[in-house]
Amino acid sequence: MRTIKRLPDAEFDIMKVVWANEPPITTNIIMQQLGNEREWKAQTVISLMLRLVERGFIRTEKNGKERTYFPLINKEDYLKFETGDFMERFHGNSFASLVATLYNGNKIKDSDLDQLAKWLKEKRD
Amino acid sequence: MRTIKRLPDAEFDIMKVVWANEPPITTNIIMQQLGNEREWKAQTVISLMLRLVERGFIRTEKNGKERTYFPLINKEDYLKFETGDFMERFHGNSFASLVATLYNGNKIKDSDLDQLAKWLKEKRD
DNA sequence: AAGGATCTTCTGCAATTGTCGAAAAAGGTT
DNA sequence: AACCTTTTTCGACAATTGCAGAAGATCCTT
Repeated sequence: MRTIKRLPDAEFDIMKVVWANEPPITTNIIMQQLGNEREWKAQTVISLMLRLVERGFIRTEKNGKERTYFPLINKEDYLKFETGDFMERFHGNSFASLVATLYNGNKIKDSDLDQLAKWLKEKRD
Repeated sequence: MRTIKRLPDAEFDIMKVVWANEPPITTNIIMQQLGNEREWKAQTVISLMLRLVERGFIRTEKNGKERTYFPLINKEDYLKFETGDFMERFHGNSFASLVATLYNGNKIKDSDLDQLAKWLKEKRD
C-alpha cells in the first residue's frame, strides 16, 4: 500500500480543478479554470497530469485524439492528510497552537467564528 | 522588504532547532538535537545553514574555527506566515473547513473541543 | 614545529519541480 | 488523398532541494 505524499504546488492546483468538476476531466477544463491564476501551455498541463497519474492521484483514458482523466484520490482524504501533516510539522499536533497562530495572524474572521459556533453546537448533542 | 517564503523541509527542521535554543547556535547543537530524526553529516548541516543565511532567516559569525548562528526571523512570525499560506491553499481561508477536516481526521481530541468552546465563548463577549 | 582533531569551505551531483518546444497522432474538411 | 487543427507525446532544460566528499583552516598536544 503506497503511502500518500504531499503534492508539489503545481500538481495540487491541478487537482483542485479535477476535484471541482464532474469527471471525465479534460486538459481544456483545467486550462480554462486555471486561466486567471496560471498561464500554462497545454503541454505543461498535460505533463503535470501525467505526473499525477504516475503518483496514483488520477487515472486516464484515451478517446480518439483526446485524453480524459478521473480522480482516484478524493479531496477530503487528501485534505485530511495534508492537514494532519501540517499540524504535525508546524504545530506539534497542538490544536491550541494552531488556533492561537491563526487568531494572532488575523486569519479568523467573525463570520468564521459564527460558523464555528454553529458547527460546535452540532457536535455536542 | 523581501517577502517571506516557505522553507524547504530540511531547512525548516533546522530552524526548529534554532528557535528551540538560546543563541548563539552551533552546528553541533543542530546535529545533536536532530540526531534521532536526521542522520546528517556536518557538511550537510553547514550547507543548509548557509542557505538559511542566504534566505535571511539567520545570520552568522565566525569565531576561531567555529561558526555561530543567530535567528533573524522569529518562530511566531514564520508560523503565522506558513499557517496563513496553508489556510489559503488548502482551505480557501475557511476556518470552518479546517476544523471540520481536522475533526473528521480525528486530529481533534475532545479536550480540544472543550477548549475551543471556551475560547469561542470568550471571543464573543 | 609537526601531527592530529575539528570544523568549515568549496564543489558537485542526483532527484524533483516547473515549463515548455518540436514533432507526432488523430480527427475533420475539401 | 491532402491539408489544417487540435491535442498529445517526447524530450529537454533550468532552478531548487537534499546530501556529502575532498580539501582547507584553525586550534590543541606533544
